[in-house]
Amino acid sequence: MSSGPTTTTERYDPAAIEAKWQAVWDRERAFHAEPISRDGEAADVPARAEKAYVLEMLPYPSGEAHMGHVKNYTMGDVVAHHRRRSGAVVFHPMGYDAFGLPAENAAIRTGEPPGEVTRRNIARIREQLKRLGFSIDWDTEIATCEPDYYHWTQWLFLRFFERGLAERREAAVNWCPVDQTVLANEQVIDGHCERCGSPVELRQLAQWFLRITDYAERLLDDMELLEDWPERVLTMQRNWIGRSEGARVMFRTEDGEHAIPVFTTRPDTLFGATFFLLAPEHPLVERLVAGRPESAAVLDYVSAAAREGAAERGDTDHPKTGVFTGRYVVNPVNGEEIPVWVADYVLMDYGTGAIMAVPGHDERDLAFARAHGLPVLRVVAPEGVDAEAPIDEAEPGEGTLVNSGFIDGMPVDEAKRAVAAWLEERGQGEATVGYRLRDWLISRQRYWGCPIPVVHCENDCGIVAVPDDELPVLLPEVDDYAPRGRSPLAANEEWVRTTCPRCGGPGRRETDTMDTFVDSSWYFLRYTAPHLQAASWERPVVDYWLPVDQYIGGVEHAILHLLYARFFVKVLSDLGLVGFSEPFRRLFTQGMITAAGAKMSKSRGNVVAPDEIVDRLGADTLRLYVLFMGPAADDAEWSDRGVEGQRRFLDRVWRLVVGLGGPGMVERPTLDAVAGDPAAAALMRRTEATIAKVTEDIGRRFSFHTAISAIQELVNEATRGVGEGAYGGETGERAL
RNA sequence: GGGGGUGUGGCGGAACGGCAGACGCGGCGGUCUCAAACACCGCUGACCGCAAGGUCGUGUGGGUUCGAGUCCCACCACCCCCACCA
Repeated sequence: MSSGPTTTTERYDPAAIEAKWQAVWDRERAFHAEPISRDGEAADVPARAEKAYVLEMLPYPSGEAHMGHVKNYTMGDVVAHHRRRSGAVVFHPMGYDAFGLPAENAAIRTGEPPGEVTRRNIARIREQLKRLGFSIDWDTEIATCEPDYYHWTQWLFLRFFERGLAERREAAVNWCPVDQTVLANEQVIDGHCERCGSPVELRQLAQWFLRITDYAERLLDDMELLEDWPERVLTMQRNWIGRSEGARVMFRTEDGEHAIPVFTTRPDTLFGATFFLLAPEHPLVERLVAGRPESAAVLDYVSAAAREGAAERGDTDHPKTGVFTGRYVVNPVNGEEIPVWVADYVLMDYGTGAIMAVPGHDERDLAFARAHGLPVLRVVAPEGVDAEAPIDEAEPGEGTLVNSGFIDGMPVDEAKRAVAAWLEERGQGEATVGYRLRDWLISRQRYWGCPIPVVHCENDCGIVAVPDDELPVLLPEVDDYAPRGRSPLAANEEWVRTTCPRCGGPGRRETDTMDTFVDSSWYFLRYTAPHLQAASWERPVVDYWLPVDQYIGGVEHAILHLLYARFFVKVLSDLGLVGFSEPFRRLFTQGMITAAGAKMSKSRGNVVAPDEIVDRLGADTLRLYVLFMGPAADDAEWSDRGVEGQRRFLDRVWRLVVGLGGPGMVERPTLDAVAGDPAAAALMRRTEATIAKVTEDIGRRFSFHTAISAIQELVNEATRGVGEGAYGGETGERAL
């Protein structure tokens, strides 16, 4: 705020200064950067100008901007200013992640359409962001709930659909009984709905999935391409993808009719498999027991498992229950018949939904064997342990193979390879890689989301894409937004009933909407063409700006949003729609601002409203304080006294500058000019050192609080010297 | 159970192998005021000392180094992520 003409007043008056400059920035569109794609204009892409795409995660417009937003956007703003002053062309856009449950729940409570609630909230947040003085390019503003935007969300969905990367299939999915919708695996925390906390149920439903598992390997490998991401986030993504090497092994039923594959990370222990387990949801269960005396007991067990909550069933302490099917499968390596049980600790959506149980070397299998009187066999013996030594507790299996036919005496690693090769030769299995990552379940039975643009043909065409030239499929008007176990869209019969785009016969529109994480998986691309009607974006422009040079947001998105966005960009890259395969070159994850030791929330009553602080102390004070609170990556506790301390600092800066003759009056002196004045020369050296430190702290270290400290030291020193010295000068705090 | 991270004054934290505690909050003292609050100026790790000064000090125990808050090993405590994942 220290540049340009301004009235020199005796007291620092942030309200007047800030309002004045915000008006100037607005009038001059001060932070607009080209190129941006526009209809009917060829994009003019600079050949070589240094660019910086600085991006903060877009806000969800649930009500007001909160302190977390202030911290997030202040950091981004500092980086943006810093890059501008280092000579880069800076792109710093803003938008709103505007579909989703909170607006819809408000609509259900008040009857007001979610679009109106959302647009009002957006206007409110925009006003707050402007008051905070962020250097945002307001020309690029987007909201994911507007048809202009979701037109292209639908268009992108159809590109996935054409490639078989979006598919509707039946699966056991997580159902939230309160929100009355299915949830992505990533939105279930400890068996509870991430949003409302109610226990999640497993339901067998036909749902839309994006095949993110096809990209599991690349999502892992391409982490190499990321320049600077927090190790923590990379680790979290690695764990989430959960790559494990192992083998797929075929077990045939004793009558030879069915071949049931299993996945195991320990093919070397195959000779120790003494029984075989199916998940209750396994599609073969019903057929295997049909017409058998065990049938009733098995089907009872299956339906009991279905009624069980995911949290309960997922609990490690859950007893190892199960029921015998009366059937057997043949172990391919030794021809032995082993009994088939159904057990709810086997998960349908990991591996193949069936496992070979090796109780000698797996804790869970051993617990099951003990509970049901099944045999336990040692097949791995550590050094000095006898092959016949009894198993007391499941052993991880370091050592050499015993009781294991052709692999006897081999060390574990060699045995793994030998078994995989043996199986492969005989067509009964092969070495393979398993992932923990599940496909991304994107359908939601809720109103306020992007409609999935397909038609269910009532003749024989199946699921048919809505043609591109009929997009967007507009979200229909409905009377009742409340979820009733099916999408509220289904209630608008007039909208649902349509014609099949392929055969012209009767058809019904898909009534599920998309997970809002789909919307936010590509918004950073749309900023390059925010108003373009003819396309989602243009290759030259998107390739100029992307990848994002610095992305900043909350660590709570370490898996969900950041994994989905990486997946999206890889698909778009494969489709030739973009020329890069990672969206975010550098990532910074910020810590939370807490109050009274807890996350700020209305229900706790510990919210500190940014507006109040701006009213009382000014936007610059607030911005300074949120950065000064501590390392930006850490959580930090709000302190009213602390923020006042930053105001005192700005008062001191003001007095210093006014004392020197006011802003614009101070020239940066040359070395010659201070040659005869040791105090001034010392202060000047100090100033240069401060500039170097601030540059380093902001540019490389993301250490804003130490940058501010350095400036405070300088100001303290200059204040002490102002009586006799002639130098105050530029301190670098313009970047703040 | 697996993985990642963090331990420094009354508090937030600084110190990227070289004077530990910068900067800020709080506290104490002073100036201003009839007075208080605000503001401003100064002091503020602990212990001993009237002082000059000294001793101790970065979770615990070892090690490497001329030199360790920082590097290595073990332990203790706390935080985060994942977790019946075969």
